[in-house]
Amino acid sequence: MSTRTDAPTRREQILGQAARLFAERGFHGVGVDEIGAAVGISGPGLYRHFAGKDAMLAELLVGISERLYSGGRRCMAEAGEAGLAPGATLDALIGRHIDFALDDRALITLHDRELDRLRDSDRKLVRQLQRQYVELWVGVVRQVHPELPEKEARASVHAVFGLLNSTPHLSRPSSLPDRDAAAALLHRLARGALAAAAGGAGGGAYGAEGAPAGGVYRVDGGTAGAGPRAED
Amino acid sequence: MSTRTDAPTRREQILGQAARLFAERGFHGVGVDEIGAAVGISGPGLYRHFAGKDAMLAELLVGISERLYSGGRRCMAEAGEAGLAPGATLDALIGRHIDFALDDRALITLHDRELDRLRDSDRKLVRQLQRQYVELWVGVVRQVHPELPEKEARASVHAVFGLLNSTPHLSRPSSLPDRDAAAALLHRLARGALAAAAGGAGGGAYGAEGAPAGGVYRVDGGTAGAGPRAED
DNA sequence: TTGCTCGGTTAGTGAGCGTTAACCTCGCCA
DNA sequence: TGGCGAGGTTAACGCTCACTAACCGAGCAA
Repeated sequence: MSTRTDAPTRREQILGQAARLFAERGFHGVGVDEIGAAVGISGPGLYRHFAGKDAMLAELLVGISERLYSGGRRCMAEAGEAGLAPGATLDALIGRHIDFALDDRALITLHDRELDRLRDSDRKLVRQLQRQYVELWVGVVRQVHPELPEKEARASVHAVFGLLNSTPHLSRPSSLPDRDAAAALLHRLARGALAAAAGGAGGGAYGAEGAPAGGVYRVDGGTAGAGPRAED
Repeated sequence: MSTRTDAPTRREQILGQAARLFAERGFHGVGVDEIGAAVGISGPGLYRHFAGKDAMLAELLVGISERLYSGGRRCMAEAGEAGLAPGATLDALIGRHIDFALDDRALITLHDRELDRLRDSDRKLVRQLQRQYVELWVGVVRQVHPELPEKEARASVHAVFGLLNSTPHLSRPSSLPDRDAAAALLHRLARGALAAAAGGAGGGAYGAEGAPAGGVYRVDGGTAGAGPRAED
């Protein structure tokens, strides 16, 4: 466990501030001058450290994806060595993800918000890492809940990520006492969700809820009279 | 229960396509020419219908917020008339939200992604509607789980929104059989999460998870040094 | 017919912004 | 001392893009 104490390099300062700004106002909403100002240099000085604005985003997203995945793998490895039960391994995975979500909120936000601003190759890389990370979870979840079919397990894992990554939204002041309480609550929520997913898999009592609530700007179906580009 | 069958007006077509495009590539990532092309007119023709690009986003976000809130209120009212138990009322709320999430995915995405591109007054309005909607949920959740403290209930509701709104991410092909199955699964996940939040509130077995996992570009605290992929 | 509104069109403008060019100044090594 | 690379600076360029100006044709009422 090497928690670094030495000062961050210029590159790291820049990436940190860029992550914060991108998360706050979106990739396109932030100018290079602003990023520069945030670290005390101005505008084009950034180009001594990065090939361009895109390169910063790419490095951020690839970085967080790699860390999530490798963190997950390490969890699994340690759990294997320690001979932990599947349930405990899942707890470790959840705890690790919560640490990411709470400590690197800005990156988590970016991670599922600006992915499509990347060059094709980088996007592919990030997507692949994401997929591998998801499959890690799916494997453990299905050990804990063997009765849960694979597709449902995968969808549930995505949903739980949505749950855990919601921390940016509850960042409002005075929301929860402290970090540990927030982590514990998120942990319970995640475990409970997964257990329930497995629990009632027989199909069921729900699903017959309220009528489709006729939408105003229905979009996804696409059909409608709505003009050109019929196919794609 | 007015499921509209008549053709959408021009304004509605535009809003629908704008929502889709904004959700796909972000507000700044879409040009007015593109929105126009999507409805068969080109570029500045849009200004016959809207004051500007910002106005479209504002109308979309205020609209979805209003619909979410009023849909929630209607649920509560109907549940009250029918004399439903709190649990059933909560199920109705969840079902309604899932309908929104599944049918108006693009708007749900926008809703928590582009909020800060709004003029102050519009943003305030949207935030207020969001808050009221959350409080609706908090009230019902605390009727179902009286032992859950208010702050934890509120945080849990936010987290459950994150869970339910994760549908855009699992949109990938072949993820789940059909809409009803997805809705049922999301429903179980949400109920399970809330039940678990209430269940172990005493603080507990969790929380002692893996060490803080020193972050790379630590941002939020502002202080701290962070290392580039230090360990591994 | 005349004339007015509604909803389009194309051309142009002006601002913002990413990026590059040219220059400057340290600290360091031979 | 001389050179040189690392890391800044300011000025300027060029492109994108929201928005405006000016014009136009269909429908329609008087």
